[in-house]
Amino acid sequence: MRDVARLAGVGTKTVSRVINAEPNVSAATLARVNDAIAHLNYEPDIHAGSLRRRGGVTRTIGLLVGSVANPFAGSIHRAVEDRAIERGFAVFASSLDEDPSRERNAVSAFIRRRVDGVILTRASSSQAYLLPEIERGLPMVFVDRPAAGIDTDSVLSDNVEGAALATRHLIDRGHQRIAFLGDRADIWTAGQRREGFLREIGQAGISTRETAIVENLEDETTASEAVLALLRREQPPTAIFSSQNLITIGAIRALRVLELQRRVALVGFDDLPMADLLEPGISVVSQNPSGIGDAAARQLFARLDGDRGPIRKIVVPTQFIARGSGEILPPA
Amino acid sequence: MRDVARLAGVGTKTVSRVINAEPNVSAATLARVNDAIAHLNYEPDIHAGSLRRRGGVTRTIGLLVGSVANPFAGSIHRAVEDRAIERGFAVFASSLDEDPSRERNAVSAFIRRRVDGVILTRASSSQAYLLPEIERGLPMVFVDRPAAGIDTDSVLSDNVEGAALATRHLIDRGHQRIAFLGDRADIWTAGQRREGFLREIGQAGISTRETAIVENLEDETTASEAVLALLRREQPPTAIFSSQNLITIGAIRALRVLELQRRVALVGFDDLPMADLLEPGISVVSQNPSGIGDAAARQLFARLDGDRGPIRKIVVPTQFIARGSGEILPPA
DNA sequence: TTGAAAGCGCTAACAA
DNA sequence: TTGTTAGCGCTTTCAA
Repeated sequence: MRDVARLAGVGTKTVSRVINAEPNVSAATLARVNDAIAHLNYEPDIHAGSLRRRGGVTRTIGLLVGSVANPFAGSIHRAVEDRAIERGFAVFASSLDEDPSRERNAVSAFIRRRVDGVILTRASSSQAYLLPEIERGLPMVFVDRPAAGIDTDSVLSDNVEGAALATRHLIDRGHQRIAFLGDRADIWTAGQRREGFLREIGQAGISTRETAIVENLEDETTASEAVLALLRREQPPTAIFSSQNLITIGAIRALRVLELQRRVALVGFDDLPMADLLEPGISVVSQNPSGIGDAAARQLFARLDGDRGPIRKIVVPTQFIARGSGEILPPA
Repeated sequence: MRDVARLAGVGTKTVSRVINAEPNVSAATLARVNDAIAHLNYEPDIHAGSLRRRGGVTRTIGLLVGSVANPFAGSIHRAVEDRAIERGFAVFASSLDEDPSRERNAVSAFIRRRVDGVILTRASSSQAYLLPEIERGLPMVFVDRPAAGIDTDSVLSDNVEGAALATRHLIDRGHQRIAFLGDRADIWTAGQRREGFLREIGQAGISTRETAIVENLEDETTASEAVLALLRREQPPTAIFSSQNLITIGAIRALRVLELQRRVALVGFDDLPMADLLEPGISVVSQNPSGIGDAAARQLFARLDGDRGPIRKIVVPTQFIARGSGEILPPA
C-alpha cells in the first residue's frame, strides 16, 4: 500500500479511500491511484484492514458439513457459496466425519481466522462450548441437526414428517411387516426418522412385533448384510424403509442378490443419483439440500446485517418421489 | 492477548511463546498462561500474527474447482482437506462454473486473504495474470487442467490415454461405427479426450466418415437429444463413447427411450454412482479424483516446505471398468 | 479533498 | 526465562 501511495504521489489514507470506494476523492487522484494499483498488481490485505476496522469484519464465513465429498453436503455448500459470493464473502469448508474432536478443531480454526459467521453441522453431544462466541456476537446457524445445549438459529429437514410420509405410503399399500433400517442411533437425524416411522406404525395399530428395527448400520456393506438376514427370516418383511442414503444402496444390493427387488417394497430417505434409471426405480423421500444451504446463508447474512430478532428454526419440507420400488404391493 | 497476559501476570511476548509452543517458558508460567487462556476463552488471531511473522504465513490455502456441488470436485476437495488438516491448514473452497470472471474473482479473493498457496482449476484461456504471484513466490498447483500461458505444477488425469483405452475397447469388440460425444469444445479435457478417440480411430484404419463426432453438448438434455438423432440415422452407430459424466447419463436415457440399451454399446468417461446397479451396468473409464486431490495437496505442501525443484506435471492414471454396456457386440 | 499520527493484535529483535 | 520496543498493513481520528 505504501508503494502504491508513493507511486501515485498520495498518502496511504487516500489509497485506502480508493480501495474501499469511499467518497471525497477527486477524479484525477482516483485515476492516478487506480493506475498505480494496476501497475503494481496490488491486492489489499483484507485481514490487516479488519484489524483496525470497526466491527473487524473479514468477509469470510466458515461452513462445517458432514463431508465435503458427500453430494448432500456439496449441494448445501454450493448454495451457501452462491449467497456468499454475491456479497464478496469467501467460504472456509470443513468436514465433520461424525467426529466431535473434528468439530471442535474446525470451529476453533474458523474463530482463529476471525470469520464473521459460521454455518455448522454437529457431531458432539453439546455445543455449550460455543456460548462465549454467542455472547461475543458471532452469528451462527446450524444445518441438518440442531445445536444441543445452546439456542441458535437452525435450518433442518422435516425428518419426522418425511419418515412418517414414507411409512404411511407403505402402510397404505397394505404392508404390515415393515422393516426400519437406521444408521448410528446417536445421530440426531437417525432418531428423528425412527420416531416418524414408529409414530405411523403405532397409529396404524401395527404390532411392533411385526416390525423389525435394525439400527447402527454403518455403511453399505453392513446394511446389505442386515437386509439379507432380515429377508431370510421365517416371516420376512414385505417392505423396507431405509432411513439413510448409503443404507438404501446396501438394501438395493441385498434385494438384487436374492432377486427380490420386484417383490419387496423399498423406500429410502434422501434421494440417490440415477435412482430413476434403476429397475424398478427407487422411491424416496427427498431432502432439499440446496434449499437448506440457501436458507441457512440467508439467515446468517440477515444476522450479519444486524437482525436481532428471535431465534429462528427453519424447517425445509421433504418430498415423496414415487418411482416404483415403493409401490410394490405385499404378496396376496 | 493483553487480557491473558494481565491475568497471568506476564508480558504479551510470553503469551505469544505459549501460543506458538516456543521454548524458554518455565512450567509454572506455562500453566498460569494456559489457565488464563482457558479462563478467557482466548483464541489467538492468526492473521494478526501473520502480519509480523516472517514469511507471513496464514496456514490457509485456496481451492478452486468446477463446482463444489459436483462429486468429482467433492472428492478432490476432501483429499486436499485431509492433507491440509494434518498441518493445521484451513481450506477456502470456490466454484468455477466454467466462468473466467469467477476464476479471476476467486483468485483475487484468495490473495486478498493472503493464502499460503492455491490449488486451481481453470476456466479462462490464459493464466498469465498469475505471473506476478508466481514471482512473489505463491505456490500454485493446477488440477484437472493445466495452466495456460504460465508454467506451473499440475496434476491431471490421463485424458488422452483414457479415451484411447475406451475407444480401443470398442474397436476390439468389432465396432466400426462409433460415435463420440463431447462437451464444450473449448474445455481442455474435452479436447484431450477427443484426441485420444481420434488417435485410436485413425490407428484402426476406420474412415472418419463412419464415426460421428458430436460436440458442445451442454447437459443431460442436449446429450440425450443428440443421441436420439444419431440412432435414428440410416446408418446408426453401433457403439457410443461419451466423454463426460452428464453426457453419459443423457446417452443412457436416450438408449432407454429407444430400448436399445442392450444393443448399442456405451462407454463413458468418468465413473457414475450406482453405475453397476443399472441393467446393463455402465462400463466406464474412471478417474481418480481423490488421488488427484491428494497428489495436488502433497505437491503444494512440498513447495511450502521449500521444495524449489523443477516444475512437476503429475499424471494420475485412469482405469477401465467393464460392467456390461461396453461389452455389447455389434450386430452380426 | 487530503494526509499525519495513532493503534488494531500480534511477532521479531533485542535487552534484561 | 522474561519483558520491552518497534512495526507488520491497514483504518480511524482528526487536523489541514
